[in-house]
Amino acid sequence: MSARREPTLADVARVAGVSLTTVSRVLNNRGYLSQEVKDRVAEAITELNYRPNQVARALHGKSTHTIGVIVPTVALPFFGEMAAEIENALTDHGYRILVCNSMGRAEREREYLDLLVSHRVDGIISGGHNENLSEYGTVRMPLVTVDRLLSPRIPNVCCDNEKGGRLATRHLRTRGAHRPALLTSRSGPHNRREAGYLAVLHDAGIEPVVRTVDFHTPDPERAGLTEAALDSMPADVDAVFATDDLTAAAVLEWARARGRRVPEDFKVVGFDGTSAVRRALPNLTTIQQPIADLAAQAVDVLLRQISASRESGDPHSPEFAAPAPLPVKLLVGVTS
Amino acid sequence: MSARREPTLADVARVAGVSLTTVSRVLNNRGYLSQEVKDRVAEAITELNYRPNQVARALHGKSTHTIGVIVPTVALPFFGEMAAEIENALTDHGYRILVCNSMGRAEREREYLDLLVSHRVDGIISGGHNENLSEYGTVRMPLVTVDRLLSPRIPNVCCDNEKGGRLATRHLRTRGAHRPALLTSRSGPHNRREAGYLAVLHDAGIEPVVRTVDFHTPDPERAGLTEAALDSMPADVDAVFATDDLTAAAVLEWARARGRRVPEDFKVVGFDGTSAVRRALPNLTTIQQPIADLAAQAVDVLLRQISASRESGDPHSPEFAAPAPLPVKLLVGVTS
DNA sequence: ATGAAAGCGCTAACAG
DNA sequence: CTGTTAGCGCTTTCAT
Repeated sequence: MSARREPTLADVARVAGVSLTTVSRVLNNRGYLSQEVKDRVAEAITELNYRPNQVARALHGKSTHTIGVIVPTVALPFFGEMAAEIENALTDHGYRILVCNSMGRAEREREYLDLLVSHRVDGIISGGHNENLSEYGTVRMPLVTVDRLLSPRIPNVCCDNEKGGRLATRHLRTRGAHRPALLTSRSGPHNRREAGYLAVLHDAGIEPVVRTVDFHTPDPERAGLTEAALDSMPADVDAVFATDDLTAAAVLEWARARGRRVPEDFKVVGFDGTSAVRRALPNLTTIQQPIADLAAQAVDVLLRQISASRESGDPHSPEFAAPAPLPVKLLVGVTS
Repeated sequence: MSARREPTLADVARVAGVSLTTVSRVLNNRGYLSQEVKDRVAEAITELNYRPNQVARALHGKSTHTIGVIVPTVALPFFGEMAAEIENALTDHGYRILVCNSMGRAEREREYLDLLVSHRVDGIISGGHNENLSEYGTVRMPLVTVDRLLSPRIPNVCCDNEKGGRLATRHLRTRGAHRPALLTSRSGPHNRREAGYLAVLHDAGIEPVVRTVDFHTPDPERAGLTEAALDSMPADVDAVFATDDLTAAAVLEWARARGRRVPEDFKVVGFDGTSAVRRALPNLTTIQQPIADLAAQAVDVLLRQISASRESGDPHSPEFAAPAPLPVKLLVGVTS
């Protein structure tokens, strides 16, 4: 008796003594129904504890009300918070999220992309760093990226990374650093945080020092590589701008181990300002990304694409061009 | 042309010059097919870039290959890592996850439960703290909880919280603490970490000091409440066992602000040992939960329920009784 | 070894 | 206002 299948529209119709269509109508509140029928149906629904089968609804070609969210991994606070905020923003519009952790592996991401299409999600929000996956070019589906330039045709929501880089670097200089170094994930022209750092150093006539530890370095190797990167810096480097907070934490630890006092002898600024890391390290100075706003904007652009594609057809029209970068904020730690 | 609908089985059949059934057969590798037909169909599939519509497949009553994961929020490192590990374990079995952040609100959790049933997920993994939601009693679907006792009939996967509480408290005593206090989320008999703490203090003949700051306290109020809780402790308290790492971080901050040196004047132990917090605070001593193992076990028990319910009917048979708690590990910070 | 036809649960014309 | 009738894309008897 416990394994009896879920009740269907037909069951409700039978109990209420009306037709399938009528039940469907009261469910979707479409057309004119007599109050009496409405009541009878409502009664039958509660009696049977009926819940419309969304799968069947989706099959009809309507919509699955599901959005795929691809991130490196929700285990990282930044992406965890991003996913939570996206889910939050989407909930208000009746959507849910299918979370896909690519773990930085292109193959896995490719599989997920396929899977999301197979599941007929209504759209995709893809975050993570700028690995290029050609498959995205094939996706004919509402698609928005977060902090990830895939192609000029795909809207990308991001914060003002370059400004953040400048704010961070200037802050270090203001606090007396003579030669701040940059510790980032991947160096190159697409790295706007690096661009901001370089711009400030250039203006000040200081020779930049850039070190990298790849974003997807597994935890075990990470500590060693970070240490090595820091140890390889010229001796006159007296500050580090780390392009994410967790890396900044590693710099803090390195400084402690090397007997450099922070912030007296050595200064550090991070990036992201996630709520989790703020709780763990309230004194870390950092550039805070407006995560909730990023999520809201991504959702907004995506939903716009979705409704446009329902009408006209092509979701990738130029009207969804990349919106302006969202402002970042310098958060100064009390003691560092 | 870009908005042309996704190809269907019928399209493939037409191109390959065979019937629907045949295509379905080669897709599912069922029955005897001539090699020639197999090849022709495979060709048509790649030519059309066909991807089976999972929604239609699911409608047939098979399986959505989707598992609902309910957690307070993936924004918290513990639940983010848990979700990522669950997804990881599930991927190997061809399942994906629908993530639901209840945000600690019963109403939202109720809605999600409904939604998951509507979506015909194949099972649910529910984590979070022991708020009791009667709705879970109604769920006739494979269901496993993680660190959350819902009912004796619902298998619960957890780590050895009580042992963790004892390890933490004993560690503080060993390091010279005279009167360790407990800072936790909710006090009561179900709180096994607290039970471990109380047991050790009882054996040592020390009067316990328990303070609470609710798990779902919003960030803005949290700092103040935590401070107040700590300030309200008797003066002879010289150590705190915080039942999660982020709270432990707040204790560290409080100690610093009060001029107490850690670990010389004041000692702290946390709980969870997430990778994110370990990176942020490598020196924090903590009790590490085996998150990957918890996830793997939850998935294991759930999949067992799923295959059992496919055969016999009732997923909630006693054979899925709660497995033994998983071992925890004391991680000693270098400098604290 | 392959095909025809009947659904899965629901929505949406089209009648009445 | 309400019911009849086709499908949505796929799987699965049952024929051939």
